[in-house]
Amino acid sequence: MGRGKIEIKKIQNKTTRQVTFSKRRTGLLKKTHELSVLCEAQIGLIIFSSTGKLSQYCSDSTRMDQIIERYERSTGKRIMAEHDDHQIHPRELEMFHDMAMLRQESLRLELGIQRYLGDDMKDLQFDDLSKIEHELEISLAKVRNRQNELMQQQMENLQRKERILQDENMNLSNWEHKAVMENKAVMDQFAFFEDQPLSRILQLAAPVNPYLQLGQPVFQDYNLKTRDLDHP
Amino acid sequence: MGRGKIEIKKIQNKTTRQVTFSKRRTGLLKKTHELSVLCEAQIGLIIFSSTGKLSQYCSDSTRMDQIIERYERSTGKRIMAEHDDHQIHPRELEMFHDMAMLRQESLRLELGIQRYLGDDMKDLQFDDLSKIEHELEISLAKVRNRQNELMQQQMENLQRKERILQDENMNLSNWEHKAVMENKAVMDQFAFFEDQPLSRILQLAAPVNPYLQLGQPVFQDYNLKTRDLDHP
DNA sequence: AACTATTTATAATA
DNA sequence: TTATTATAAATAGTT
Repeated sequence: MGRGKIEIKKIQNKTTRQVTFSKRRTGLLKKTHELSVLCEAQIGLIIFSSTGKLSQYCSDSTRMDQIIERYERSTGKRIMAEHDDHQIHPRELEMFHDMAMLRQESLRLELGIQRYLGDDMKDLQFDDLSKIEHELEISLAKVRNRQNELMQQQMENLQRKERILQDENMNLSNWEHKAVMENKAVMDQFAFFEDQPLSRILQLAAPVNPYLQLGQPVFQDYNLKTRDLDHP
Repeated sequence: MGRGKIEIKKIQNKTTRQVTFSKRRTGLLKKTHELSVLCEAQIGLIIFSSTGKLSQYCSDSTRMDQIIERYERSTGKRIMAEHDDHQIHPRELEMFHDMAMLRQESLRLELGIQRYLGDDMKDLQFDDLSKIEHELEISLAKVRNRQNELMQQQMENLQRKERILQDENMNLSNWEHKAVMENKAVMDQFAFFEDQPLSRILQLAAPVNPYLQLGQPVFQDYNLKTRDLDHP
């Protein structure tokens, strides 16, 4: 599935292993999601990298603990953690490891954020700066892109509303015409204006869901927790 | 990945769904195993088909319950199966607390960073976007400012070096002049050339920032990575 | 992080 | 289910 065939055994080169892990993990999560959706399977996937980092997947509309519970019911296994052993050794060691990872992660993130705030640039070389500059430009582009998307949506909404308004006006004109014909007072018409169409406009303008775009089918972002489901 | 492309949504035809489930489950188990072996990851996979049938995968040399336990520790859920409070209390409890804090911190930072990366914008309103845009612009300005500072420094360094070089040349010329005056052999001068000034020149020339060229004022394009734009 | 030459997975079909 | 095969997808090696 790549430039060459590989044996399925531990990859010795550390860098290669890390890269492969990253790529294949992505692929595995994707395939897991696809199976779950295509066939309505309830799936839980737990991955600990060799460095102890956790990744997980869990079918929509479920939580991992539900799946685990179902699993334990299915297999008849009790929760019981068998601690015939002394104490502390295996678990606590793992915990220390996990904590170290977490601390490191926090540090990394903190530094990262400072970079993006444009602070803490004392020890950066020109190359680094150029890189960050580029990333910021990309981020800006993304943000502006998103702004445009939102704008477009607003436009579409407005156009829809305009059409509705036109219809209203059409009806109104007819009504007005009749009214005049019937020699009704003008005030009546003003009253109508204030009551119906304006409130209708506001009603339509306010609560539009910004997450949705009309007529868009399915999302690629299976992995994002904020999914809204698409059942035809 | 087959005769035709398919959308990732529930397969309506029951038979097709069943067949696809079977095939893809096989594929998923295989890929899970491969990732586990290639990268020494500890993986647990639990699949319930729509008919309730359980399939599972679990890395070699582990059991699912171990993975589940580790998972629950990792996520801070179920602070280990209720111990009959044997011991473990003082230190371990503290550790759990710390880990919870760290996790929260990581999450907070991660979210923050995503904003600055321009990801995770689904739930942002236009106003938020404008704010972020503005912040990004400020960050960009800071970064560019810092770039300019660096440039200026480099310039000054260069100018200093240039001056030194000129002095050298001056001395050299004098020396040469004298040499000629004294009717020294031409070869001697070559020897001198090779020994002193050239090595000195190289010494001075080497660590110069490659983005700069001698004596040129300032270029707009010192860094061709997409810098065009908007700012006069 | 991209790219791309290959290998794999699998959708349609029988 | 099983086998086949044309195509879509994943990814190993490379840059």
